[in-house]
Amino acid sequence: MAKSPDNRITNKDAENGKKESKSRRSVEIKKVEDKNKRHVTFSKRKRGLFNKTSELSVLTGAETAAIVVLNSGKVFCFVNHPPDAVIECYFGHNASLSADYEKASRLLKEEKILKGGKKSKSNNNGGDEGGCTYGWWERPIGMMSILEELEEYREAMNKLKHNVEVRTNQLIRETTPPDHFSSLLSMDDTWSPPKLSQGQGCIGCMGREFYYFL
Amino acid sequence: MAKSPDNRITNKDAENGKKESKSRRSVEIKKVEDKNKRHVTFSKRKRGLFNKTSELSVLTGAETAAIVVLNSGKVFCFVNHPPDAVIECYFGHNASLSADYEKASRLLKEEKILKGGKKSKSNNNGGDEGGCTYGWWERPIGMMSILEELEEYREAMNKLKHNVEVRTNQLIRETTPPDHFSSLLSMDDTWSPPKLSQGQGCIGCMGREFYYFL
DNA sequence: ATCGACTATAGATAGTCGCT
DNA sequence: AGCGACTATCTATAGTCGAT
Repeated sequence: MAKSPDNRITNKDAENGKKESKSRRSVEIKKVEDKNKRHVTFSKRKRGLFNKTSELSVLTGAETAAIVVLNSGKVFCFVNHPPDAVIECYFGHNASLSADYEKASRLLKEEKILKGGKKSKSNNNGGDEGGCTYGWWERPIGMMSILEELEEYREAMNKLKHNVEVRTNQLIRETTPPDHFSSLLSMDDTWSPPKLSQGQGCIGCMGREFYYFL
Repeated sequence: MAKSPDNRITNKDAENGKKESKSRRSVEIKKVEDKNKRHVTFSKRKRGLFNKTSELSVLTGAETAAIVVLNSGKVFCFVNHPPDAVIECYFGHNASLSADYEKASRLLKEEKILKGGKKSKSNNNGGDEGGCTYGWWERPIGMMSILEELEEYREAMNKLKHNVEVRTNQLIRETTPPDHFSSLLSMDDTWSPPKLSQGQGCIGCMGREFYYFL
């Protein structure tokens, strides 16, 4: 459809006869049964939650983390200061993953070159005011994205060491999301953490996303 | 990254004269230097964060957790389904705490009787409108409150087994806050988790609050 | 299907005051 | 010093449409 320059007026505003507005109504906190809507709600609210988590840390100086675990086993997590020790610990204990890491890391570099040249749809992504500027924690888990996260994180941390802590959030917010990336993974992708016996607890960290299992 | 930067606006601050209201202004995300204000911000935003964490879980069915660690070592955490195994694991490994648990648990029962007789203003439980109904995760860590949390949690879980999952949040929101309790502890109370050697990670859980240290 | 963008509104919260 | 309540705002997000 040809997009009208100005004509973005909602055609349905005349129907005031409706009970209320068609937008957000009183949000009843109960499980969303519709699978589609649930996924949308999940994405939106996860984003909001991680945003809040980040803001609390920046504002008060506390370390914060938020973890979200789907039934499928997929885990999203946001940590303010992912400890490198945990990353190394994890890879040190998992030879196969360690090998995958190196392999994928090489692939990642190649893909980064492609991405740089590809430059997909790039209409104005700016204006983080109303626009959806996705933070780096947005992107869901996946082998490739994890590795990219990790490398980008290392770069970011190097910068941060030379800047004030206050700038952290700005950097985060201004990071441009590789938008073709966010569609690589769906909510139903299953990535299960290794199993532990009952009573054991473990926490793992990959880049800025970590997983936990109890 | 940085595609078509010409179109970016990025004027979140809108320095062109901030709105002159005396209430909430455009919230700049940077560390609050004033200690008093920082504490207030911390309390309010922690509350909001835990609320969001709970809502995400109820709405989407995912398990969620949020962790906040102060520099003092004090840890606040919200978990949707704190695994009992971790609680028992923790107490099992700490004889002194285990003893304290029993002792304090006895005291707790006495205190509960007092509370029941006092019956402060909180009778109007139904109306969550406008009023600040504090969730059970509101109350900060402290030996007594921890134990109360734990016992209330056990009761709540028993109920939940006979109800739909949807009701969880309602129960949470309708839990009457013991308001004299919330002033028992200050943010500066230091409660440090046991130390681990470098590279070790651990996660502990008490009631609905758990701590982690890496 | 999934996601981005938009809009209107419900909800979160920075200041402030008043108690404790 | 900390918390509760209030209020004026700002922000998050449910619903919707449209593009991929």
